[in-house]
Amino acid sequence: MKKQDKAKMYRGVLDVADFELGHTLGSGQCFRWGRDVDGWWKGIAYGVAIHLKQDESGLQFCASSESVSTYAGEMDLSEFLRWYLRLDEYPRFRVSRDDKYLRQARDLMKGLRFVRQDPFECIISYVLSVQAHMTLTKRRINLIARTVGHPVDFDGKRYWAFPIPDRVATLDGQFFRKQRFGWRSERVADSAGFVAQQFGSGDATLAQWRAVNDALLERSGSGVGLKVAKCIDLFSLERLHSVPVDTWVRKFAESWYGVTGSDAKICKWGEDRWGKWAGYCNEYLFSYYRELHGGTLYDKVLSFNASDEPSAELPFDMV
DNA sequence: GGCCAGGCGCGAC
DNA sequence: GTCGCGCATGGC
Repeated sequence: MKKQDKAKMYRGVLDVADFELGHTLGSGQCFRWGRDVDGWWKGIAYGVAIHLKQDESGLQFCASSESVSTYAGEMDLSEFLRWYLRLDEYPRFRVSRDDKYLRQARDLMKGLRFVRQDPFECIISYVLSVQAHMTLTKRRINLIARTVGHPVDFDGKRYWAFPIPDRVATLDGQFFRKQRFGWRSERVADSAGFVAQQFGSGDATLAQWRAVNDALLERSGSGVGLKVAKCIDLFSLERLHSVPVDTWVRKFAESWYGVTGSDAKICKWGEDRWGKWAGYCNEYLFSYYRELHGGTLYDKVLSFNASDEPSAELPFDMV
């Protein structure tokens, strides 16, 4: 990186409607964002460090680059942010009058959008997320980025771009064991290696990424089972009808809808019930249920946004 | 200090 | 196909 680029900062304001930044970035869908003490959300996506703040004027942004490269093409910064945050897509749908939980959940979580995450980063993130807390998963992803990613210095802080598959594939199960990733170690290594084998640079089309995710689900030892694959589908592969079933979804399915059984059965129930918007319906209910019944402050969305505390784990180092 | 975290994989049926 | 159990680790 050239010296003069380091100091550059690209700013602007975006018009937004029916959008809530805190619900979107604080919902737990993405791992490389955090709200700092100054109230700004700070993160790194597609190799660009970005700061965001929503107020009466709209969505304020500043970032380390004026153009961003994605699997959907090269975009200028504001175009990228509209795409990344789905600012022009509105999840509007009818909810039947007798589904009171979904009505309440939707009203509370309205404004949440599914972020278009980088597919490879999303795959590794969700393999790591299995049976681990958000903050621990964030820490582990940041560790991978600091180890084999490249630094992005911005606003007096050092962010780390998530590395391409070839780079992550240089780390083996032993390395991750040493880093105390536990039994996820060999699975992260396997998935990274599998992806690297096909597109080492991480350069692939959406259709190719979908094929990779489908293959990882079939592949034993990848760490990608039904839940993880559905998360990857929903959060990075445009499959917005996906319903990932975790422990919280199982709980609300049983106590609010009387639905029990295997994860596969609950998944199919949700996808059939809610159809095209199933991903959003499930996410609303998931967030609402967890808000009511569990977790710490950082795991909640509404309480967290109502407080002025910073996130537990921020995606940068002070330099 | 025990319980459980936004599960997966394997072996028994 | 599905049920039950082991799997590392850390937070609360």
